[in-house]
Amino acid sequence: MFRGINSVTLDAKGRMALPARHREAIRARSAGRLVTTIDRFDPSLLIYPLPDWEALQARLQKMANMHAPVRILQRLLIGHATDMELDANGRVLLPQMLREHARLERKLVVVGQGNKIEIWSEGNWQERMENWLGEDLESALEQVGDIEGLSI
Amino acid sequence: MFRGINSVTLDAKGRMALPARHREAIRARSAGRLVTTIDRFDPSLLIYPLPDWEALQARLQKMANMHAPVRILQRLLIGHATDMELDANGRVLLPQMLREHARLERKLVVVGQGNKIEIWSEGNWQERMENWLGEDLESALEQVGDIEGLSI
DNA sequence: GAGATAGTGGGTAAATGTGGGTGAAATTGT
DNA sequence: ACAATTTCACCCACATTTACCCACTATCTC
Repeated sequence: MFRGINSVTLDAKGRMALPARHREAIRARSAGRLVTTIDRFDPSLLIYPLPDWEALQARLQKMANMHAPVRILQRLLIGHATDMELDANGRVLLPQMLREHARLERKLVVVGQGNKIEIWSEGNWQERMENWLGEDLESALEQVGDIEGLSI
Repeated sequence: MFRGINSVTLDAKGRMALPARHREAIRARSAGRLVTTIDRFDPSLLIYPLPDWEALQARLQKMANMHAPVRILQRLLIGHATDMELDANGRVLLPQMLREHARLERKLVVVGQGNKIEIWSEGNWQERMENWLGEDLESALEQVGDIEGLSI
């Protein structure tokens, strides 16, 4: 579904153009209605088409919140989830608290990730990229992922 | 499927002619629809016919992304994967961010690699070639590859 | 040598991304 | 409760990029 990377600018009003390559898919899937929340692991934001987010949220809410980690997960993800809508120019307004979480500045990077889109500050992204490219993922992947015969 | 090396030029608009030897195969396999992404190990780009890429992406997305190395792999590969289409002259437009990753300049090298095509900057390619030719691959190959009876 | 094919360059209209004005709505302070 | 201030949705305007043409040259084929 979503893939590919774009560099865009966050304007003075906190708006960001969603790259055209994603717009059609979003309009088809959810009439331009989206939900953003924070990424738990990295300083970035996650954007889902509304129905995909709702499925995720339902799944989270079904979990027994007697357990502290469940409550925490719900607070982080559901707590920060904000509805957005594409404007006439294909832009979204990113909520200020979420912008701060992801430390977004003027230059952003928009990364398609299958069912979701990630938003990073360009500086942060570049810094991470260097590390990621240098890492030995293979040995780590052998533990957790099915990479049998995977050749890219 | 794809094989052979060609030298081509990246024009001022970021376009590159895909060597004619590959065009028929691409048109037959995917009506000229391609996906490019970055190579994780070297400064180069990988081009796949659309259906081959989609199989790869499906495989990547199936992996549980609670694990950090999986997320990183997905960001690098799916995150950079960009759809392209052959134009009327058999060219593709290489996205700017990918051009930067592979440090592409005016002279490029196009290398057929079976199910994919690699794009290198000519300078980078030549530099690497010298090293590769000098390396003792055999002893390393014995560890990881099936070279029993392989004679080239 | 004429014609076809391949690689390269470039013009132009449309699409895309960015900036900003304005009035309505929400929030804040008193 | 009301005024002051901020935020937001909805416009419009503009610069840049891209898609779609057409053209030119070098090479290859017959």
